Amino acid sequence: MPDRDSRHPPPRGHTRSALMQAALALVASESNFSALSLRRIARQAGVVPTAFYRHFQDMDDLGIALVEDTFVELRGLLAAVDLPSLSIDGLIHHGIDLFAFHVRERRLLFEFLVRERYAGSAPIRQAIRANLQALNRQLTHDLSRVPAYKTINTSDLALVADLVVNTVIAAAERILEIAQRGEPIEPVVADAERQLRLIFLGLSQWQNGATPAR
Amino acid sequence: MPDRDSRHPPPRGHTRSALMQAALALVASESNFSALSLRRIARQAGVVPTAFYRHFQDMDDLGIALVEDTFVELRGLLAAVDLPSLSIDGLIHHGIDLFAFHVRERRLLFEFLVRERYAGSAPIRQAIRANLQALNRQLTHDLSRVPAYKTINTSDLALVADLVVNTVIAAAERILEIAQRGEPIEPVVADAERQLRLIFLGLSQWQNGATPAR
DNA sequence: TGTACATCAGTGAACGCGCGTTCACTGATGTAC
DNA sequence: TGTACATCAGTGAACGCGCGTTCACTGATGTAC
Repeated sequence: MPDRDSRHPPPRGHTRSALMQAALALVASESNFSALSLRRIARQAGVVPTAFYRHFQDMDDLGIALVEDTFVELRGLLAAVDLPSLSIDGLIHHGIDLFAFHVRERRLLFEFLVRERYAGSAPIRQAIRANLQALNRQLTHDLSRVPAYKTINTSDLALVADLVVNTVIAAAERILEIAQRGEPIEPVVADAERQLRLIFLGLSQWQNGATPAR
Repeated sequence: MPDRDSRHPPPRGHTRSALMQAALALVASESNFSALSLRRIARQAGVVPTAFYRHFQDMDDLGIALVEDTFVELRGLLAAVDLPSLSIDGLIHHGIDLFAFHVRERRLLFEFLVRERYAGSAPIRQAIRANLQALNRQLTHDLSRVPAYKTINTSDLALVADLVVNTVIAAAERILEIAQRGEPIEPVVADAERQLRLIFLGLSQWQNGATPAR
């Protein structure tokens, strides 16, 4: 009898994560987090509306928990890409591939990130901004350890990190969009790779804040 | 008696644009379009809720009208920047300055664009995407007429146009954010200018889809 | 190992409120002759 | 220029609905001894 376990109550932390999953699923299938209602999230999670308050103060509280989840994922990704031995081009190729894989693997989290980055409530936007800044610092630091970039200002490297992050997030948005239509994502991934290569090509010619003489 | 005119009824198209202005003001002061209600927009516009239906079928209809307004502005801006005689660096410097000016001048429209680009309802996102694609085509065409880029693939130029558009929109977001806090925008504008110069520096080294040999 | 008790996690009824939309209405504006 | 009439643009009452939040409740889980 396979559903014998169903007589056990669900484990302790279950409802909290069911609420978070429900919110992610609704954000992805509709348009954005602030358009959701607490009651619909509870309904989707199979729980009574008041159960929500056992785990979150309000919707913003839930939203911020989702932001943190998203960035746990992104930090893990960045750490996995940061293999010091590869060439820049190899790193870009390997990194964007791995990124594209994760985007589909954890689709709902990336959908949430893309949608809320600019349109979330003030606390959610703030949480995303702070996490992106930390990601930028990490990436800037990684760049500063590449021998070829040793002579370049940290502030210029931070601008490059910013370009990279924005380019990669824009790619995530396109990947999600065309994957949803069932079309192949390879062209989008290849385009993002070329954009990153162009950025790093520019960086290899860059001389501390001033374009070199022509 | 200065308010003698107030005895005249407002001119014919008045309510329609009052509704659009009200929606923009609410999007900018709160967080996003889909969180607004028809009734609040009508209230802000000083009009009864049912008057809304004299001008728009529903909220999406209003949203799409706002998208079109935004891109009328952006197209005018692109046409003004497209002076063929300047150097690339001059064009970037002049262009980003003009852009920053317009962003503050038409603050609410840009706020709307940034917020709805990824988080709007499907029809609004679609309208923004279509307009951005048209902008990209225009920019790609402009790039293809620059003598130095004559030998570069159109598809590569389109990727550069995409980088430029994304970089400039990201700058708009930061400009709006720090201008709202009353801080000076010059550093943000200077950063955006450096990012664009790095992109074009990369482009000047680019050879049809392949990075040059090292 | 057993018992007493506190905490935790989910329930279900109830509340007042703002919402989108409908409808019949009214007066002002524009058009035909 | 004047008159008759159609269209346009805004009104105000009314509807049923889903919302966030409160409250007292219940049974299961964890803790102290």
